Amino acid sequence: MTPQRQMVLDVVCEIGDHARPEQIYELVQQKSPAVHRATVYRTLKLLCELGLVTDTTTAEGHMVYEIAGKQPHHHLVCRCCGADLEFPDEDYRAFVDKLEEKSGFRIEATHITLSGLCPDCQK
Amino acid sequence: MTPQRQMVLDVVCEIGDHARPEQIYELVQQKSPAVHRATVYRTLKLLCELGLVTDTTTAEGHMVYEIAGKQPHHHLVCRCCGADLEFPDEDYRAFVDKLEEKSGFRIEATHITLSGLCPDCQK
DNA sequence: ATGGATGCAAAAGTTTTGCAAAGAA
DNA sequence: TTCTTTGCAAAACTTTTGCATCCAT
Repeated sequence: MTPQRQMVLDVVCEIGDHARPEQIYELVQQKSPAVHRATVYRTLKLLCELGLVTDTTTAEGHMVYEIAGKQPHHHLVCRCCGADLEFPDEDYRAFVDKLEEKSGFRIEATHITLSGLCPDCQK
Repeated sequence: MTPQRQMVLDVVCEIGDHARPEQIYELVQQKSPAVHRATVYRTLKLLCELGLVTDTTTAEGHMVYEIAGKQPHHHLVCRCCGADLEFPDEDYRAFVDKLEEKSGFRIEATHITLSGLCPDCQK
């Protein structure tokens, strides 16, 4: 675990929510401008493989990272204001379980992001 | 509705499943090599706005298009062999309805794609 | 002629890769 | 030394945009 890797991990922790690579890169830059973008990408991929962070794809197709080890949960992201509401796994899990049973597929999407409008932006 | 647009629409129909822009472009190319990639992209965007096709983002973050007007449905895509199984809306709808009620969000993801392993590839 | 559609080239955004230098084991 | 990590630059991939031309009204 090199300083660069620690820093990337810290930043992902710090952001807490869904962290996009560019956002991570910018924060890392602020702390240590020498760290290269490629290092951030390589590190994120590595941290994923190590299971320290998880990756998801948003409904808009952006890769987002998050610290692993939290309770399984998912995200509702407001496409208008960006508000990010986590929701617990139980309902999704029930849905996926039923789907696996019916289809025979083993579903690997363990962390999903749904896009929509938050209560405020619906007004 | 120009010949180019008709051709893009036809190809999306023809592919049936989730059609990726490059795949669409290639098939259009075979029929009419003069059609430019930018035209395909512009046309897909237009057809979306017209409601003739729908777009989704796969779990891998790729944009995929599909002819509109089908019954609401979703996709299970095998990350190993690419098999694409559609599943009906009902269970997803029930899940989303519950989620909307609990969260206050209006969820706009009306066409989702989950990634996993098909029965064959689990062996 | 007016306005939209197209082809083209170029840009833009994101992510990956090859390679050489630097560092640690 | 040997293996890994890093910084760098460049490529790769996907999508968008500006502009001139073309076509149909």
